[in-house]
Amino acid sequence: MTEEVAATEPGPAGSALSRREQILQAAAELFARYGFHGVGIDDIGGAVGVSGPALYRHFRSKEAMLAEMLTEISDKLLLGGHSRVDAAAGPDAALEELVRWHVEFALTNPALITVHLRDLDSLSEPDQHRVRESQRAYVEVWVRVLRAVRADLDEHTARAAAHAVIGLINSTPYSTHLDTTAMSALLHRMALGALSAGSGT
Amino acid sequence: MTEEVAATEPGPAGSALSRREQILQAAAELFARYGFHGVGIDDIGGAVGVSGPALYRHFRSKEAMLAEMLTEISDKLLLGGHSRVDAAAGPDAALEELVRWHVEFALTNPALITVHLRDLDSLSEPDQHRVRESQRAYVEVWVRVLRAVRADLDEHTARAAAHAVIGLINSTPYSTHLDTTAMSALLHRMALGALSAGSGT
DNA sequence: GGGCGATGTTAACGCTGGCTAACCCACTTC
DNA sequence: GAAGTGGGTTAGCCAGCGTTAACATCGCCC
Repeated sequence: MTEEVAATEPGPAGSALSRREQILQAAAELFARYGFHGVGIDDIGGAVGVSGPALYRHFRSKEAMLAEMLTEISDKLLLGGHSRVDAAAGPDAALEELVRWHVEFALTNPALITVHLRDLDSLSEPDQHRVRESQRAYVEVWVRVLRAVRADLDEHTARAAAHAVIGLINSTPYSTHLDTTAMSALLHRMALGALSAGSGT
Repeated sequence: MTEEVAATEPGPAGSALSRREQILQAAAELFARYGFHGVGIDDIGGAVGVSGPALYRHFRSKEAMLAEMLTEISDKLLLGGHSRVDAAAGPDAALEELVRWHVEFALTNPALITVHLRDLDSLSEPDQHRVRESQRAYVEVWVRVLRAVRADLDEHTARAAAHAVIGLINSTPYSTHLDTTAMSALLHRMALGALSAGSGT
């Protein structure tokens, strides 16, 4: 190993945290490309320059890795969305911020988005439940903002519209024909366009 | 088994075809819910009231089932899109028809859409290639129509926009809060809204 | 300077699961 | 009514893979 732990985090647990993150990142990339069941323990180990069962020094199981990355992503999404909405001036600004936040998130973490869409149900029941709970709450943030902007939207329609827009933005990982800023701007415009059309006749 | 083969198709191969389709349908449902690798041969057999390896009378392998359903769906999508565009009066009508077609398809075959998004890369290289080819051609249909409607769209932006709209419509399977007609109308409006905003400033 | 905890290594175990083998009907057909 | 064929059954093989065990090493700390 030529490259040692450079200077990640102070404290005794610094290098340990770095290792975990490193593993999670590599695993996310692999899961995104081949699916949870399509990736072996040895593959993940190999991706971080360590072979096989060494991972069990850091995670209880392969599924624990998936669980950690999925709970992390959904909590982060929820938290970020919430705080942006709270900080916004009015409903319109809140919606704008929500779109901006989700676009940025999806473009920054395409692998996590993919894994989240794909392998959620490879989780154990309790973990799965927790993730879905965050997810539900996140959609609810969207629903509240949407209904604040357009009072004529009923609950169900707002929820379906939220899902659709999130789906639009999440379709990002598969199309990388544009550079990030152009893509970001395009998705932003399209999302808002879809939403303003969503409640029209 | 109380229910026999009622009256599917005349001819000697009638019941055989019906059996294959029946298996494919059940497999699609299972794959959609649990993922290709999350479903066992016995599960699929069980779903059609037959246990385990009986399926090998109808398919060469488990992967062959996936291959058949995915090539079928992508060919069907491409063919349908193509013919609708050809039959349309002008570019605007063509776009409208394309949206209508995809919405209808996605709402009619949610399981296939899900499997297609999820388990495409569980296919062997050649099969995977064939499916991706149809897929690419289908997107190209969208791109051509989009650029005919809005000449200011460059190739890459049009492709990204097409992916985004398809992603929007495909997000359907996960949100079933609305009845089909309302959902169809909503998706239709949102898709067109997203597209008209896609080329704006 | 001798433990000891954190981190890796290789070998091996055990289960799951796809697939094959061998055998068994029913039903059509000459 | 014997033969063939289509479709099903159960038993079992075999590979892959997640996980554990047993053992090494390195750096810190009293």
